[in-house]
Amino acid sequence: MARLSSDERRARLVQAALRVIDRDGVQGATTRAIVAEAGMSLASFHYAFRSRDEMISELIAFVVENEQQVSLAAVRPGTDIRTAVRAGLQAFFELLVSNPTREQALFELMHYSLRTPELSELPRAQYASYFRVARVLLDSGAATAGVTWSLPIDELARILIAFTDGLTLAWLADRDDAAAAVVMDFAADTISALAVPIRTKEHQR
Amino acid sequence: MARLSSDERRARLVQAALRVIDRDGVQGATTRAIVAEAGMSLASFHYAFRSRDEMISELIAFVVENEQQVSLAAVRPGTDIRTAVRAGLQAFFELLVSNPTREQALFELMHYSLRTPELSELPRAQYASYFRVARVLLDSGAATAGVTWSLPIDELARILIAFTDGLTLAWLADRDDAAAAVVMDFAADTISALAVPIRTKEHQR
DNA sequence: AAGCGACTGGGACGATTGACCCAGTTCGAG
DNA sequence: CTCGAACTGGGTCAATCGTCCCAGTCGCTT
Repeated sequence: MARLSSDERRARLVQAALRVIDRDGVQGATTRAIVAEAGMSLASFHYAFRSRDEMISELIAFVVENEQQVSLAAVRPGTDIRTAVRAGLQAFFELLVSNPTREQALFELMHYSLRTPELSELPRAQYASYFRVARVLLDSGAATAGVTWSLPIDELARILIAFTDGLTLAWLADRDDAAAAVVMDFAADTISALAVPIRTKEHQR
Repeated sequence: MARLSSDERRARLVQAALRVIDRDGVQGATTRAIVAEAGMSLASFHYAFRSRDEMISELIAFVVENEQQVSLAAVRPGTDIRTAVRAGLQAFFELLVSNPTREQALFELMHYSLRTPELSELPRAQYASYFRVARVLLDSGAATAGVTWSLPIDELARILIAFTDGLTLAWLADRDDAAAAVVMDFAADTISALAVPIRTKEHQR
C-alpha cells in the first residue's frame, strides 16, 4: 500500500466500507472485511480511525453529503409538473431497481445509528439531507413547469420523501414493480395537484 | 423452570426475544440475552430450536400473524371517511410514539431477513400482512362512512402502507410531531378523495 | 416402584470480533 | 546523508458469539 495522506486513507476506507455494507450489510462490515476490501492491513485501520464507530460516523456523514447530487439530472425543462414529478419518481425507482442493496444499506445505517448512542443524532442529519434534495427537486421542477406550490416547500418535501421511503420498503419486500408504479402514479397525481400556475404577464388580460 | 410443552417453551422464548429486540435491536438479541430474559438456561434454547435463525424465523411469523389485530378498534361508526382515515392514521402514530423501538424493531427484522438467505422470503409475507390489515381498515371505514373506493382496494392498501412507512421512518429520524401531522393530513385528504358516496335508495330521486 | 424419555445446568468448543502493540520500513525535510 | 515522523505487518488479547455435550433430574406411564 502506497503512502497516503491521512484524509485519503480515511476516504479509501470509507469507500471500501461502503462496498462491504452494500454486499454484506452493516453487520458484515467488520474491520477485517473493510481492510481486506481496501487492500490494507488491520493496523492501518486503527491508525486512521480511533474506532469502528468513528469510521461509521464518517461514512454516514459522507453518504449524507454526497447523496444530494444524485438525481438532479432528472428534471427536464418544458414538461408539465405532473409529468416532471412522475419522471423524478421513475428515475429514483430505476436507481432502486438497479441497486437495491444500496438503498437497503442506507436504511440499515439509519437503524444502526439509532441503536448506537454516540451516533443517534445522525439520522436527523440524514433526513435533513433527504428533505433538502427533495426541496431542490420540487423547486426546480416547479420553475421549469411555470407553477408554484400551494403548500410550504418544507411540508411538500417531507411528503415526497415519505412516498419514496414507503415505495422503497414495500418494493424491497416483495419486488412488485407494477404495485410500485401504482404508488408512483398516485404520488405524482396528488403532489402535482398542489401546483398552481403562475399568472405571468402574457397570461393576464 | 417448570416443565413446559414444546410449543409453550418456544413461545416463551419468542416473547423474550421480542422484548430483547425491542430493547437492544436484532443484533443485541443473542441466544444468551434471550434465555436470560426468559429465565432459562442456554441448553433450553437449543433444545427448543435447532438454531437461532430458526427462532428468528418463528418470531417473524408470530409478529406477522399477530399484528393484524392491532388497530382495528380505531374505526368509529358514523364518521365521514376523511375523519375516519385521519383518525386511523392518528391511532397508528400514537402507537408509534408510545413505542418507537417496537416499530424500529419491525424494520430491523425485515432488513435482517433480507440479508439472510434462509429468511429472505419472510419480508414478502410481512408486507402481505400489512396490506391485509390496511385492506380491512379501508373496507370497514368505507362501510361505516357509506362510501366505496374508486381505486382497487389492493392498490389503496399499498398506498396507505407507503404513507405509514414513510411517516414512521422520518419520525424515527427526527421526532418531528408537527411534520408527521402534516403528512397524515395530506394522506387523509388524498386517500379520502378517492371515496365515492354510495347511491342508496333514499338518496335517489 | 421402576424405568424411560423429556428436560436442564454448567461447562466447553472453535470462530470471530474490535482493539492494541511493537518492531520494523519508508519517505520527506533539513 | 541523517533523522524523525508517518506508516505497516504480524501477532496477540479479552470478550463475545452460536453451538454442542453430558451428567443429572424430573415427571409421567406402566
